Amino acid sequence: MKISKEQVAKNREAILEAASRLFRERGLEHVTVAEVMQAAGLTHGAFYGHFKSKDDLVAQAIGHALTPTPRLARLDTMARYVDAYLTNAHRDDCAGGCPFAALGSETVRGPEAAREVMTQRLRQRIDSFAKTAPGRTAAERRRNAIGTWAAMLGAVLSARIVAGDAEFSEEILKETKAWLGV
Amino acid sequence: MKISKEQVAKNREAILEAASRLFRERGLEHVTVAEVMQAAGLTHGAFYGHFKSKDDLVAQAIGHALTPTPRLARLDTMARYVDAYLTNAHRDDCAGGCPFAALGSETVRGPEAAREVMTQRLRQRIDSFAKTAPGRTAAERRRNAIGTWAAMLGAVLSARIVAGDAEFSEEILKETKAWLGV
DNA sequence: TGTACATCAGTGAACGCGCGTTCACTGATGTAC
DNA sequence: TGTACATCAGTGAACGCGCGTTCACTGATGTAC
Repeated sequence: MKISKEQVAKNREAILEAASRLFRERGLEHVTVAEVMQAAGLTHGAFYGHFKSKDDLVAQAIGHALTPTPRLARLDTMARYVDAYLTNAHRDDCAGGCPFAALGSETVRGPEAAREVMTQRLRQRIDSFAKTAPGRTAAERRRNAIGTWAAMLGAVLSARIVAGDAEFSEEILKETKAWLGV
Repeated sequence: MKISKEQVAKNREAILEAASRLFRERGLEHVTVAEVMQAAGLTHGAFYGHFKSKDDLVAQAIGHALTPTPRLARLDTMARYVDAYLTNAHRDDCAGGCPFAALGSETVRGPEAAREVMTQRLRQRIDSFAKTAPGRTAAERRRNAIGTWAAMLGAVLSARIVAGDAEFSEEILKETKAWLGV
């Protein structure tokens, strides 16, 4: 059956939303096209009307996950961002959390389009951090932004890898936060 | 044909070595059992004489990759480790580089045995860094070790993701190194 | 405004390939005498 | 020390399942008159 244009747009959005959560939760390779479509309330056959291939979906879903949300907009200084990033809640919420932490090592060999969108978004994020990072000169603030970002990402990734050792995992997040002076 | 015990041990070692490099280079899901066996100079049928399953291989190959080597033993202070870690050479050598950076996000959902071995090795690494990290008290040195480790890992991962933008990628490594004061 | 028809998003069966895993067989090793 | 036999690591064909992708078909939408 044909569907209204409005509904088509809603369906596409639902696919991207479902995919972006599923990919972050389970990794690019452990999520099937059929699962994504089912989560979006459709059948797998409709997929290729919306996307060229699974790789195409991966790139667009990552772009979708990196689209600023109202929730994120409230974290308008680097310090606030760090404070929310280095938490047990974020560590335990892969599906709704940072795509760099959830999919970092996979996207290194992922579709080129995905790496491009991540590169662009990371540039924006560093630029934005550099505005509110401490430092007397612009260069100092930018250096601070880059180092702080690297520590945030590495800490959440490490905390997830060692999640089986709850104490160590929490120590990594807490000590990194304290070390960053937030 | 039966094979000498010595040769069996060599073959097992060759499989682990090939697997540990291939997994880091291409990711756990993009390497097949047959490829690993071919790289080790054997046929795929022999695989199950050495390992219980592909997951078993993954865990053991990661353990193998995290086994201290003479080359690493020379990096006997945290500062030396950081200096070698945050380089273009390391960024471009996934296959021979740090398994946390190469496989971090994949191992979060990987076989439990793999996460266990990574947890144990990361604990050792932090303990070891804490010995030569700057700081007046043991707690300060440990905090420094954790923060520095997180920044190293996050910087190499970020630099790899944005490798298409060579300038930005190098900036991340250089600025993180400078920021860490190494 | 109402009617007839073309369009096209979605359905679900089917295809085909790749990969993890199994298994009957081979023949060199290592042991028993 | 030499011979006969049991062992078992490795071989390569085959299996079976899952998943990405295709396609003929359906029927509601939206357009032409």
